[in-house]
Amino acid sequence: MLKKVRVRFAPSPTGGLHLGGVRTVLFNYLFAKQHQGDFILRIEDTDQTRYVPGAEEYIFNCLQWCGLQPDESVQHGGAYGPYRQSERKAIYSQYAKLLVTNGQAYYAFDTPEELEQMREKLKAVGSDSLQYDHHSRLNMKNSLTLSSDQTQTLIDAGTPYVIRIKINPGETVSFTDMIRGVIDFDTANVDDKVLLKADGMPTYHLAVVVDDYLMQITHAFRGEEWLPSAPVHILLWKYLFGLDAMPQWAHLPLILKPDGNGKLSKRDGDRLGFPVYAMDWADPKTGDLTKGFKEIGFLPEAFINLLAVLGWNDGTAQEIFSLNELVEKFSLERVHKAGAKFDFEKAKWFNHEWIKKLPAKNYLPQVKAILADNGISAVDESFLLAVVEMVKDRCTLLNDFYTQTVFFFQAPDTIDTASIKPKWDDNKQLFFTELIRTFQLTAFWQSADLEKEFKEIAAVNHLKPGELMMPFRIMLVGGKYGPAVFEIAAMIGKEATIRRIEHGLSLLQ
RNA sequence: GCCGCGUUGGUCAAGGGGUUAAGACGCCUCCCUUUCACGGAGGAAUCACGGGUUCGAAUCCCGUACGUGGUACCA
Repeated sequence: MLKKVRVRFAPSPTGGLHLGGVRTVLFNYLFAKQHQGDFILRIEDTDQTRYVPGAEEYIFNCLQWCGLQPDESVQHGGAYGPYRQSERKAIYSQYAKLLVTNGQAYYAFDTPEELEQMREKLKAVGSDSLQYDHHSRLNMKNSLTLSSDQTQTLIDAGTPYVIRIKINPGETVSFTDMIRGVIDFDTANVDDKVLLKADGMPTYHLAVVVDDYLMQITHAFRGEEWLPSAPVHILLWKYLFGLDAMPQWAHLPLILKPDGNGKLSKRDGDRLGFPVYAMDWADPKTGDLTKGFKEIGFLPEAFINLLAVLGWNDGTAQEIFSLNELVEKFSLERVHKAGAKFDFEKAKWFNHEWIKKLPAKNYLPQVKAILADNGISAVDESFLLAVVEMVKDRCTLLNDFYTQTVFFFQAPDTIDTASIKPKWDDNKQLFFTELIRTFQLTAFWQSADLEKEFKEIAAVNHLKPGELMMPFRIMLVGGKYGPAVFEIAAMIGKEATIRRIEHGLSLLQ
């Protein structure tokens, strides 16, 4: 019988949740759901020095916004907890000690200064490798160079130590990556990574392997930056649990900065003017606020969609996918090997598409909140709904709804008279005064009727309606934008329409 | 430096021995609309380079270049 699929996302709570992180979550989630499996969220907080309060809660909020909820986590519970590595400290040291006992790892007492000296020395002699490895470890202070008595004495004296994996040269470690195929590493090039730190915490290397085993992970997806350390993990699996129990690996391509080269970072977003984090992140230490996709006006549907097709496609021309469609169509085989540059323009296009596609009621609360932030209280929900539905084709970001709908709620503060004045004359002035009189008597305040009346008066005055519509629009809206004029007039009502014409006229005299 | 991974228009990308080398974003032109959008029709723009293999290479092989990741008691 096939094992139940179990995947995991394992962030460290050190700050905002990056685009790439969300995409890793997404691919994990899609794979799990497609196979009726479980998606686990594990908090990798083994680095005490980088711990940031609030970051963990923030990660959960982001996932909630994205609609990618874990099945097991510190918040959701589960049978494989605790799901926070700092709470599993005791487990890791057992395995580290076991490796030492089996001769697959060893104690090392070198101080940071000594390690630095080692690298300097290696650099000085022009060595290819500056690593702590099968070669350099012979000159260092560890249980391989020290006698067992000396080692024990140091430990008993409370000398700080780490446990390092002992990698022997002359072996080829290979594994099959679900995206990249077979990958080989020569152990001669692999260094003796620290497994257990001096503070008793495991490093990532030990922790992933132990936890993936204990949590019964079947498929492990992570960013490509982990590929070089894969041989360490494979060897650990081999030593500790056997290769048969090892999950299948998939190393996801990186998301690169749009210009220049390199991994996309928060700084690139700041520099180029777009978000990199899923949601606003306020650094508790500096107080700096970094904008998120949510707050800048993205729909979660669009955010998920654009992330999914960054490095993956279904082989057809389809680009717009709902989460359900993604669950159905996603396949790791179609994930790209190469990194993809992030294009914010395209990202916005996805949002625009989703705003058009979704019924206005789906994001009405968000729009309402945006209006409220700008001092507009849209009390009449059905009115708001109609207005939003009317203008959504011209909104790329949710925030655009403010400029596209303000004029439905209040008369424009300033109107673009400069665009009217050059062609303004007495005939037009007359036309609008007449229009006011007619409108005052209009019984059925509907766009078609208004348009008819408007054109009739124009005809009587020997004026082209086209020349009059722009001034009319500017009086109602304030500028040259917005939906059809008569629709707007119909929407805001007779009184407001007349008042805005009167006001416009007064400014043009 | 060493090790790993990668390379189809500006960007995301389909295609994987014979194609006019899809499609999308962006850009440009036109139509629709006497606004801005939406929608529609077009356009410019691509197989990193060099060698092979082959009747035929974007596609297979080998080099090179370039990019990228790692080379931490960070993940």
